[in-house]
Parts: sequence; C-alpha cells; structure tokens
Amino acid sequence: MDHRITSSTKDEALVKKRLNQLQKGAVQLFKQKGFHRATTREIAKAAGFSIGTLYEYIRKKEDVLFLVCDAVHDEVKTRMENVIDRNSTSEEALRQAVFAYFQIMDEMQDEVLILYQELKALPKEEQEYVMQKEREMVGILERVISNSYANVLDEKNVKLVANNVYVQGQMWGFRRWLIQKEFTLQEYMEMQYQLLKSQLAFQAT
Amino acid sequence: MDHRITSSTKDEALVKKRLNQLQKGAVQLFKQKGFHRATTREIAKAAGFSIGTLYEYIRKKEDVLFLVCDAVHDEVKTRMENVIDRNSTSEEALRQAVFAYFQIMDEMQDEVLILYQELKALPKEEQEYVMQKEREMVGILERVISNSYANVLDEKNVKLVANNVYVQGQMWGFRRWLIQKEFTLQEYMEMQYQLLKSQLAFQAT
Amino acid sequence: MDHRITSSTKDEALVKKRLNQLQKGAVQLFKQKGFHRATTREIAKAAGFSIGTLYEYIRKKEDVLFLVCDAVHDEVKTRMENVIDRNSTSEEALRQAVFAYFQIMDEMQDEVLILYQELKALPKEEQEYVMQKEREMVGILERVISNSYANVLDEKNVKLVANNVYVQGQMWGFRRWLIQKEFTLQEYMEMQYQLLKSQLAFQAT
Amino acid sequence: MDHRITSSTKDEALVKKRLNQLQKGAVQLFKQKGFHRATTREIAKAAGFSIGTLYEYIRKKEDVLFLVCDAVHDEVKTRMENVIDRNSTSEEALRQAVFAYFQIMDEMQDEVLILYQELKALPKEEQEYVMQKEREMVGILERVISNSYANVLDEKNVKLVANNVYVQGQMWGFRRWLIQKEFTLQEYMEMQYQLLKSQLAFQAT
DNA sequence: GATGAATGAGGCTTCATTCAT
DNA sequence: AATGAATGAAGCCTCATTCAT
Repeated sequence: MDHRITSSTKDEALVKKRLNQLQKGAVQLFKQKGFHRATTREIAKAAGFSIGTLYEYIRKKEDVLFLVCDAVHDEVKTRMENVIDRNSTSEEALRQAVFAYFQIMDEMQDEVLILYQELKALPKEEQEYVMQKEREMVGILERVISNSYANVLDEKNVKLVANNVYVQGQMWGFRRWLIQKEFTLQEYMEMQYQLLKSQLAFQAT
Repeated sequence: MDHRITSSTKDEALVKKRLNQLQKGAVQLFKQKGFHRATTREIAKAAGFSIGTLYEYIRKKEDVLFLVCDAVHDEVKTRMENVIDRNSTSEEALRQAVFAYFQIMDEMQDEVLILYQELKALPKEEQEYVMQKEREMVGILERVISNSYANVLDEKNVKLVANNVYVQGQMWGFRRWLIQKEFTLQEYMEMQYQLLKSQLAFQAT
Repeated sequence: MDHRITSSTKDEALVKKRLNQLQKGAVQLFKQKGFHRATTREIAKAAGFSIGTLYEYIRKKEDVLFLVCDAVHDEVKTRMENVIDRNSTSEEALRQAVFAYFQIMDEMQDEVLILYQELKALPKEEQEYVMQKEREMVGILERVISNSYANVLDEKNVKLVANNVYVQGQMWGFRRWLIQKEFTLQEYMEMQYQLLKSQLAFQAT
Repeated sequence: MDHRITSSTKDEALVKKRLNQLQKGAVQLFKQKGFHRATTREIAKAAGFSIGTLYEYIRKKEDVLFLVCDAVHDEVKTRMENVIDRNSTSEEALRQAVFAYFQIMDEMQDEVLILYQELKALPKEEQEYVMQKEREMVGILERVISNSYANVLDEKNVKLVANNVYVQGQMWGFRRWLIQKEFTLQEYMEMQYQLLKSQLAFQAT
C-alpha cells in the first residue's frame, strides 16, 4: 500500500486487506482516544487481529498513524478528483467543487481531526510526506479557482484564497464545537461560498 | 493564577512566581517536543526547579498544559484589548484590529501551535474551559467587525467572517510550512485584509 | 541423526539432509550472533527453508543448539580418530596427535566457541549428554598420552595433563583475541608441545 | 563506580551502595539462571529494590552484566595483589601466588562462570574493556613467573605459561563437572603447580 | 518549601511456536 | 512435506507520581 511501511508478509493482496482493516480500525480508535492514548493492543483489537499480527504489518506504532494520515489524504483527493470537471471554467464548476469539498470534509471530519492533531507525532520525514499531500490538495483547489476566475485573480491571490477555502473546510470539523453550534452544513457551505464569490467578484471590478 | 489548580502552597506571591516560571518553561519545552513527549522531569527542569517542587504546584501533568493554554489565551486577549478602540466604528479601526491580531499571532505562533495540537490531551472539563476562551476571542473580533460594518452584515455573517479571520490568524503559524513559504507577514496581512474588505464591501452593495 | 530430536517426518534420507542443512546454517548464524540473539526465523532462513519446515524437524529452538553441539563433537572426534595411530606408543605418535588436535581446534574455532558459550542454554539433560562427549574427547587424549608415557605417569597425572591439553586447544580459539595476537598457530602448537614434553620428561626422571 | 554506567542519581555514596547491592544480587541470580534467562524484574528484586529504581542506576539490562564482569575482575585483581610479594623472586613466591590464585578461582567460581559464558552478550565496546582486564590479570601472573624464573624463560614462554596457569585456574570452576569429580582443590593446585615447576625446571637445564 | 530517590503500572515490541492451507 | 500468517506470552524500559528527609 505504501512503500514506507515494510511488512514481513509477502502476499500483496493480504497485506492490502490487512492494512485496510488496520486503517479503518485505527481511525475509529483514534477518534475516541487520540493516537497517544490508544495502546498498540487496542489498535490491534480495533483492526480485528492480535498484537502479534499487528507487528507483521507495521514496525512502529507511528506507522499506524502514518497509514491513517496517508489514507485520509488519498481518499479526500480521490473523491475530489471524481467530482471536479477539469475542463469547465464556469462559475458553476467552482461552486460544485467547493460544495463537494465541504461535503467531503463533513463526512471525514473525524479523520481530518486526527490528521490535524497528531501530525507532529510522526517522525520528521513522514511529516514532510504528509505536508506534501496537503500541498497537493490545496493545489487542486487552486486549479479550480484559477480555472473559474483566471482573468480576475493573480496567482498569489489564488494561492491565498485556495488556502483559505481549504482551511475553512477543515475547520468545519475541527472547530465543530463552535461552528456546528451556529451553522448547519448547508448554511456554512452556502455562506462561505457567497463570501468567496464576493471576493472574486470584487477583484473583478 | 487559576482556581482549577490547587497547590498546597500558601504564599500567593511565590505561587504566582512559580506558576509563571512553570508556564514559561513549559512553552519552550512543548514547542520543541510537544506535550506528550515532554516528561515531567523535563518540565520541572525547564521551569528551573525540581520534580518534587513541580508537584507542589500542580497535581497532574495535564495541569501544566492547561496552565499554558490558559496563559496563551490571556495574553492574546490582553494584547488585543489594549489595541482595540472600542468606540471607533471606522473602517480604520477594523484594519488596526485585524493587523494587530495577525501580528500577535505571528509573535505567539509557537504557543498557538501548542494550543491547537494538544487541546484534546486535556480532560473534557478543561477542554470546555479553553474552548470558552476561544469563543471569547472570536467574540472580540465579531464586535470589531460588527462595529465597523454593523449596517451591512447580519449577525450570522459577522460570526462567520470573524471566525474566518480568527482561523486565518492561527493558520499563519500553524501552517507556516506552507503559508510562510509563499507570503511575508506583511503580504499575508494585507491580502487577507483586502479580501475581508471585499467581502464586506460586496455585501454592502 | 540423533534420537533426542523426534521429527514428525519419516523419510530418513530427507531428515538427514535437512538436519545437515540446519546444522550448517545454524553454525554460521550462531557464529555471528550467538544462540540467544538468533531468531528461529533466521535459523530457518540460514538453513534454507521456512519457519514452518524448521518445526517439522525440531521441537524447540534449543534442539538446534543441541544439534550443533552434537555435530561439532562428532566432527572433532571423527577427525581425531582418523589421525591417531592407536597402536603406536612412540613419542612421535603423541606429537602427531597433539598437533592434529590443535589444528582441528584452529579450523573449528567458531564452532567450539559456540559450544563453550551456549552450553548452559541447553536443558540439563542435554547438557549432560554434551558433557559426556567432552569426557570422551578428553579420554582420547588421555589414551594417547598414556600410550606414549605410560611408564612415567600415574593415571591421575595423565588425566590432568590430558585435560590441560584439551583446554589449551580450545583456548586457541576461545581466547583468540589474546593468544592469536601473540602467537602464530605454529608457535602455539610447538611451544605447548614442548611444555608438555618437559612435564613428561621431568616426571620421568 | 564506573564511568560507563550513568545513573541519574546524584548522591555518590548512595550510587556506590546501590550498584554494590545490584552487583551482589545479580551474581546470585545469574549463577542460577544465566544472564539471558534472568528478567530485569528479577534482577531488581535480587538487588532489593524495584524495577523503577533499577533503572535509576543503569540504562540497559546489559549494564548489569557489565557491572558484574567489572566487579569480578576487580575483586580478583585486588585479592591477588594483596597476596603477591612483588619483591620476592624466590620459587616460594611463585608457589604462593599460584596457590592463592587457584584458591580465589575456587571461591569465585560462580562469578567466573558468568564472566566466561556471558561475555559475548555485552556490546563490543564493553567486551573490549573486559578483555583488557583479562589481559591485566594474565599480566600479573606473567610478572610473578618472570620474577621467579627470569633467567630460564624467554618472554614468550612466560606469556604462554602465564596464560596456561590463568586458564587452568578458571577451568577449575568452569569445568567443575569434570575436574572436581576427579580432583580435590588441594590435589589440583598441587599437581598443576608440580607440572608448572617441571616445565620451568626443564627449561632451566 | 524544596528536594530527588523510590515506586510500579503500563506501554511498546519481539519472537517461539502453531496450524490451516 | 512445505509454507508463512497468526498468535500472545513475556520481556525491556519509561515516566507520572509519591514521600521521607
């Protein structure tokens, strides 16, 4: 699944299956207790196998966290790419992408929370890797925005706006104790999108 | 300093001094290693006293984290309040407040990072307390925005915009690996402020 | 190969082959890492088959050690017996035997090292068995000495001298870090033999 | 006590006391189970304190082994030096030293056994250190022999003979299952000494 | 009030052994 | 007969917390 984690098992299909079990279980667990409070035994149990088997597929507890982070990004990215119409330059395309992104962030808020809070528990090198994935994600938003409003925004503004949108999506889950008390997802999406449009419209004048 | 931490010591002045040492040392330490990786021995050492003494002033390791979180918020709040002109309703007042806020977030980025990442390491009750402080901070921004643009924005929009600004300030430090690679602080402040204004201006039309 | 190890396999030829593979591989491995640090997986790999197969031929990890110890002794004994002229009583026969013994100890120093250091890792009963083999080896030397100098030495002296020679042979490999720094094998053999002769000669006076 | 082991405790006298307890307890324990089979918990218990305290004075389990090896050598050396008359060149002085050495080896046979069998469990660097101590011990014997028979033996012969005596002393304990079945300590000492003298006498002719 | 030695629960990880295929 | 995935007991070590001085 990922070259960074060397498992002693040889059967590729099995490895994939096990790592998938592991990642699924770990997300549920980390959601409740966070990475640090979760013990390796609990991780194994959540994945549905024994502690011994766990260590057939990972080398260190941290590897599980990395697995989760990696999987989250991959899923977000895949889902975004399925939804984005790369050829369209219409405003509608932007709306569609932004709404889809917020929707995904809503569905994956637990995963995103983990990613946010535990990143620094990873070794430096793996942190870098995860950050790179974040850059790619922001890059996707940049492209969408830039496709829709290429004429009105300079590159730097696009970067900033994309980053803002990206963060706003994450904050929906991350600051749910505040935001979800005040807004429904519909409202949040709609309002943020209106604000976004007003920025773009204004720059265009 | 805070009623939640009961120290067996009585001399108020000394307690204050010690807790201050503690908080200062802890921030430096958590900055480097994070809360979980820092041991109580290291915390004591960073504070300049022994492990035994540490436990004269706290009851659990978590108390130190709480202390730090609390202190960070207090400092941000104090500095913001010193800068804000509560009576002014001019656009200039908004600009001043936003710039000041970003400036503070820049200076305290390490502290804010800690606060962000370690919040869930606190017990539920203390989490609530810290969240409450966050709400207050957002509230301050709300008031400033609302004072300047009361006529053009409904309450809910103000809430959202204030929250966005608040998060953008934190992200300057939190996502420094991305943002600070692309923008200087000046640029970031200026551009975010322009975007903010365009939102407000647009709503006003 | 040895009745102490019951393998579930029946084909005698195959068992022999496998146990031989196993013993050869294990010596190489133990040489590097010692018995305790070598894992059963590594042992299986060194033998050229899987962990599952390993356990078709042994029951416990210790069995491998026993196998090695046993094989070492057998080889030393066989080689000694090939070289010794049981009928000769001349001094030359002694010289020949002693030199041959030292030569063998030189060639098998790694194996002897293992035997020396890991003996107590065996269960008591197997220890006894190995010790018995040691006694036999010393016995061979006793006979050679006694054949050559029967008239001058009482039985007890022969026992002691034989034991000394036996140990000196082992020490060539076991204390190589000291002895092999100071002497070449030729020198060591020659000098030890001279000392041996002087003992015998003196007793004869 | 030894710079190689860094204990977190500051009080020098206490450290010395604890390390002494530790070493004493460990010898008893290793005697029974060997180093590998002894758990850190058992080591702590044998030393009379908790596992936590154990790790206030050592960093790794291996350190305990090193401590033991070191202490054994130190004790042997000290006792030898107390007994040796450095000025005497008489044959009597040699006899005295050799007998004393065998006596010590008899009394410390368990310790010596440990040293012999577990040396390779130490990290390379520590092995070197222990070997150096062995060299010193052999050196002491060399000096005694050379003092008594300086005129008859060349340096290389002295080295060899000293090494032989040294090993013979250790073997009394190490091969007790063989030697102590056949000889009393008195006999062993006496006979080995006679052999030694015959070597020296013969060279002198 | 301050100190730091002592404690032991509990975490991570390894690895001998088994067993279904 | 051979394989290698699965198991879980058990080992090493850390570190938050206590308490006697």
